[in-house]
Amino acid sequence: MNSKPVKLSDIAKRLHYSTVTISKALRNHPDIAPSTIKKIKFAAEEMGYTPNIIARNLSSRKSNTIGVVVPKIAHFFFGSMIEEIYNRALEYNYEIILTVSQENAEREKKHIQTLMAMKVEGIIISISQETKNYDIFKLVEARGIPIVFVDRVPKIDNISIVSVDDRDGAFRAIEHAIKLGYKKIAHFAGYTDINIGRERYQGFVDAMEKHGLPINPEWVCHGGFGERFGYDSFMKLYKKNNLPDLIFTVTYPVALGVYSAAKEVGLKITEDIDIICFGNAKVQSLLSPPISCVNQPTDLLAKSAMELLMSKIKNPELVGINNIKIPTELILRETCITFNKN
Amino acid sequence: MNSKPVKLSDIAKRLHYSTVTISKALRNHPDIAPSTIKKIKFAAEEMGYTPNIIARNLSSRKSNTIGVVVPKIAHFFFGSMIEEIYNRALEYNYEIILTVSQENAEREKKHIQTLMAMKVEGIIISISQETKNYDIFKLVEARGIPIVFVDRVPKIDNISIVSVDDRDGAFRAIEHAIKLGYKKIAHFAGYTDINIGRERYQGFVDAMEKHGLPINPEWVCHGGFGERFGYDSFMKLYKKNNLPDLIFTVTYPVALGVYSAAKEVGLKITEDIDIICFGNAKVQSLLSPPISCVNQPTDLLAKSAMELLMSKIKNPELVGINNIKIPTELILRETCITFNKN
DNA sequence: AACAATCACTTTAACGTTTACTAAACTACA
DNA sequence: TGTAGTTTAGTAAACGTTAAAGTGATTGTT
Repeated sequence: MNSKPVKLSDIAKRLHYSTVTISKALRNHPDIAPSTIKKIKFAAEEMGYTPNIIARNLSSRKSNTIGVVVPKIAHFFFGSMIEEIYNRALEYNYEIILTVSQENAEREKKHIQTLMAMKVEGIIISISQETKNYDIFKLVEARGIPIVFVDRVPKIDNISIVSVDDRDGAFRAIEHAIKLGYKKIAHFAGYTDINIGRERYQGFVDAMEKHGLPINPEWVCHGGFGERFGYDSFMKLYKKNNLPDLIFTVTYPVALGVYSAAKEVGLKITEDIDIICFGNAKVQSLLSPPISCVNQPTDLLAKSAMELLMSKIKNPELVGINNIKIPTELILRETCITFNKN
Repeated sequence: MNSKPVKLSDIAKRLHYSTVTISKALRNHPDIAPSTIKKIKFAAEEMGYTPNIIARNLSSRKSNTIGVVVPKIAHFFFGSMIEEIYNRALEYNYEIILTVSQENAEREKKHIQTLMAMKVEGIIISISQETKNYDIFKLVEARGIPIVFVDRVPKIDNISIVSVDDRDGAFRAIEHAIKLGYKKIAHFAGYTDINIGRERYQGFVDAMEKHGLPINPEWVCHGGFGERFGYDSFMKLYKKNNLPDLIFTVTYPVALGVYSAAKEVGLKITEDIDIICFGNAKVQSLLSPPISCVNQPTDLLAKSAMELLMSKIKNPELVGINNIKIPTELILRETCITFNKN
């Protein structure tokens, strides 16, 4: 065991060619005669040659690699988006370096630095919920490394963005509820200094204002995008005995938190308190009750992000479309489908 | 924009030191005087130096990187294991290259080759459900690259394995059911040519035999580890009008498939057909009804795998423990907790 | 005072490729 | 038959870093 890897020069020595000829042959370079290519490839295969990608990258000054930064992995939305990014990368013949910020701005920064140090050719990122300083993104741009922001994006001018039409999606969900008869509507909004929080909140406001409904500040909660936040916010309102008729949550995990909390205090979703959320997940239809939501097509998001990034990599000077909005879809299951309060 | 990255020689030129001095200083090499280190680091910071990891890896002959291969990402079990692996990697100061086989043996092989070409220092892998040829794993071993198999492992001698005690876990679930009074028990077993399928099936058999219950071959279904398989298997039995009282599924997604199918044909889980599964997920307690299961502690699995891999990397000659079994835990929620058939 | 050890740096070479340039041999064409 | 072009290969240099070996000055030891 521990057989040293075969390198180009080993093949060269064996076949009495120069190293460069071997290198070219294995890459089907037109410099080399077809018959020679065949011979060399055969020998390479036989000798178990595997290229040293590190050396190749250093020499060729390109890494064939793109970096991805996400806040979470064990989360349906990101999980499926990442999966789709990987699928696309395979088609483009690119490698992916995935990093996870764990919603931590410092980690995020460190990861981006590492990605730059690894000479990734581009970056796809969904920023953490606590990212406030955008200098690092500007540095990436300054270095000439294409970067595409997906879903969660910072507020910077002239950046490439792929996101869902958050405002419109939220608006449609709330308008749907209002038309059912809902008036006392809460919004668990997460953080509004990040676009998804801000836009979804705006959509909520749009709908309420359009229909002349007042917004109760106590019913607009802030704090995060995870279950914890949903659970806590619900409990806070519950303890104050100040529950609305409907809760619109900024993400799917927040809704799960509400489910847990409601279950814990013995309230029935739909009968006692209704809910609708932004974001979908495969298991949602199996929840009790299945939750209605605004669906964000993760595959489309990932696909568009990859395409946009690739076009930026191929022609760096070309700016073109840099703000892609993917439409959402209102999926009605068994929550927020009828209004049956007092 | 597009400012060229600063390199060691740039700093060297500016400070009138040799490149190597700069390199050593930035790595706190004892060769360099503390005052010099300070000066150099200051300049490096000021000039915005970021090391070229590719060059560093090539030169130092180590990549500080470990490769991970999983069948899926958007799956709670793998998602949380991966997340934990990333967390650990951060502690060990290693980078992770994550690849996804999508349950495809060919992709898996390709990914492993890429990882070797990228000179990862070790590999953590959970093999695909269709992997039958193990040559590539032997090649990895032959190359002297430490590899640790997690959860889904091939049948090869003398490999390092971290897994849950599948057989025992399944046994305990089934014995629990039998003690409740269940006799007509089906097992949706996935593929039994892979360990998790084989072992869980064995645990099922153990329990049935211990309690003198016959195993109905029609109730032992094979075919996969995903929702599709659960759905199809259920439907097959349903159409034959040959449903058991309890179904034990090999994974959590298979159970979800059963939920969907049962819901579709209007059967009530628990009342009409009961279920218990191997594998846990955060949302499971919010299912209707919350499903009882055999929990596999993903964090422990990931942690052990990383530790084992690291120890193999640090001392390659040392063999030591190479088959770690993590105990499971039976979590009883609202399925399979009473027997109420005829 | 002589020699060894230590300190703080420098020089040289290498990691395994690829890119850019060069060269020889053959081909085609007028 | 000479020249331009093509085909096929080789040579030299570079990518940015680190490992290993070397150097001169200072310090320590007996």
